[in-house]
Amino acid sequence: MGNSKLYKGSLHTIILKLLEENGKMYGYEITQKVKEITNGELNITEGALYPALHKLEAEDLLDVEVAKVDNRLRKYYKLTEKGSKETVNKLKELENYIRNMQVLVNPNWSIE
Amino acid sequence: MGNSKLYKGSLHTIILKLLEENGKMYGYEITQKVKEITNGELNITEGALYPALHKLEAEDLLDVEVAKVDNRLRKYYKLTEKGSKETVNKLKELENYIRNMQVLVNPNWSIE
DNA sequence: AACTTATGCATAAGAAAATTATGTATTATA
DNA sequence: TATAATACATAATTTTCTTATGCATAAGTT
Repeated sequence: MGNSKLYKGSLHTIILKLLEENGKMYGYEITQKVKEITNGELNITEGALYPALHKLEAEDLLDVEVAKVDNRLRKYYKLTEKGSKETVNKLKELENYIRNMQVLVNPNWSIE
Repeated sequence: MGNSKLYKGSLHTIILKLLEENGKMYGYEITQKVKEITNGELNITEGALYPALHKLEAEDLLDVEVAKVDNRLRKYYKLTEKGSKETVNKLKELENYIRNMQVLVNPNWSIE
């Protein structure tokens, strides 16, 4: 499986967007979801994911709720109100970045 | 003007693509070109650019040619053959990344 | 004439955000 | 019964920037 490069800076946006879509998710679930959606091309490493979740929580963008399923720990994360707003910003930022890259590398594709 | 975020990892691709388009360029020229193309949104800092150029040169992706214009130094960079091939790879990688981001954040735009 | 901005290069210190390597623990599968 | 999958976590290291600093010449401004 080709492991596509994760451009640094986009992980927070991915997490926020997935939570916006799915209401609440736990860490491991996020890694699997990303793998599934990208057909195994993008693998979020745990060393990147968990510190990212902790940071988003510390910034009050996420709320946590601990659950125990099959005697195993799960930490469910969901967006706070502040997190919902920030998600919009991050998505705009990403779109803007991609537009800039489009005019810069001038490929045969464009976003529309 | 707002300095849009540069997602880490895309600078090499930008440099290679600009050189592919323009044949040869010098560092300062690259910073101005990027600023011009993105309407001032993306500013390549010197602290990022020059080390990047040196690294690409060390990897034999770029050739250098020193010139003196108006009693001032210029270092013109151009793609080596290896650099041309790598440019194709980097562009594919970028396009792939953007496609993955597209399915992940499922926005109201898509590339085509 | 003196000062500032633009042109042109460079590197060092620090920060951000990953990867890689470990570690713990439970459950499912071969 | 060993291995893979599930589920969390952190430390060390690497990559890739930003910010700060430095040198030097040319052009424009006060």
